[in-house]
Amino acid sequence: MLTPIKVAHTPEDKFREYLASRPKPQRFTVPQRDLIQYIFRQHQHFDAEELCAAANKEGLQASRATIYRTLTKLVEAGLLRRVPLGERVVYDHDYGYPQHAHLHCTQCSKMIEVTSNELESLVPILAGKQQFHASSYNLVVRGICSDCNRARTMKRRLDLI
Amino acid sequence: MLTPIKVAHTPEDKFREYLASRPKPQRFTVPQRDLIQYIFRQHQHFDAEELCAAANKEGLQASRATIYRTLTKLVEAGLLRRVPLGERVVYDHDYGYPQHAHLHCTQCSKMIEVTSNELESLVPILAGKQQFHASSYNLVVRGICSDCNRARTMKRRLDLI
DNA sequence: ATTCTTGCAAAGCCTTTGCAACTGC
DNA sequence: GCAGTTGCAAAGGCTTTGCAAGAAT
Repeated sequence: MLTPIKVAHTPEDKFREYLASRPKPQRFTVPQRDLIQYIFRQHQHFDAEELCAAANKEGLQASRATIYRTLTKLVEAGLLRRVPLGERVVYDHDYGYPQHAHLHCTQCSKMIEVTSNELESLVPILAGKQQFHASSYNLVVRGICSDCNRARTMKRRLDLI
Repeated sequence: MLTPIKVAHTPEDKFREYLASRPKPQRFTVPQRDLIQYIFRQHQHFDAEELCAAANKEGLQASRATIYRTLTKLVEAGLLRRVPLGERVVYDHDYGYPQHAHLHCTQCSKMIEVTSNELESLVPILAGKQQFHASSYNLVVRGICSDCNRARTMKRRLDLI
């Protein structure tokens, strides 16, 4: 579980700033507010479909089209990060949480988030060797999580009996 | 540019082995041979659509459906790796080349491949801290490549005049 | 008042699939 | 000859978009 980092503004404030700072200022609407509040009340990844489903259940005012349009803006605003994760594209909090890598279990699909200072410092070095200026990174490690590993070991033991 | 590593078999041989090793042995067909030969003659990433286009132009015997089906098998066989890269999914040689990270320029979309021993050893450590057993990783670094950087610097200089 | 946003439904894009014909083993 | 593969075209997901109505500034 990641520890939130201190931020100067609420996500909503940051989004309003972003909207205001556009060449053609954009408007802050009720559906957008509902979505931001809902998204940042949770602390987990989600994909667009899950958000649509949740929006229905929670009675948020936001159609599917608006959800897709708002997600795009939230990414541009630096509040969310798009993470292409195997087959799905998930959205990750990019504001209020440290940058992190993902351990993706190929067995149970669980995702574990990990932070790493080593990785944090290694990325700019890798990039620098090619005169590349890194702005963000996305590391997905595929493998087997501890639970599934344990299950497999158990099964192997049973098989031997 | 990555240096190929020595491999004991041709990609075609490795694929035949894979097919033969299946619980229900699968068949090696002309379209599959054509595709493998074409893919491993190149040394670059590609997506399914590019391969379809190339197949047409080169007169390979393989329909769109067969291309998708064969790509899936090549991934399962360990010959190709699926890399979700921003909007696209590209395929990467996973046989005959070292595992590598991708530097993805957000300006010109160029992709630079880099290998790193540090990364190679860091990934299992990160994973191990969560009792996670890593089998492969995928690091995409987004940023600005040296060419685009130079272009931006030039432009900035001009702006100052 | 103006301009941006919304919701709907239609269209788009990429990928998968059912089925009859075909082919490797 | 049997079982797996192909090609076609249709269907499937997910996402984007055109447009008229509605809302923010």
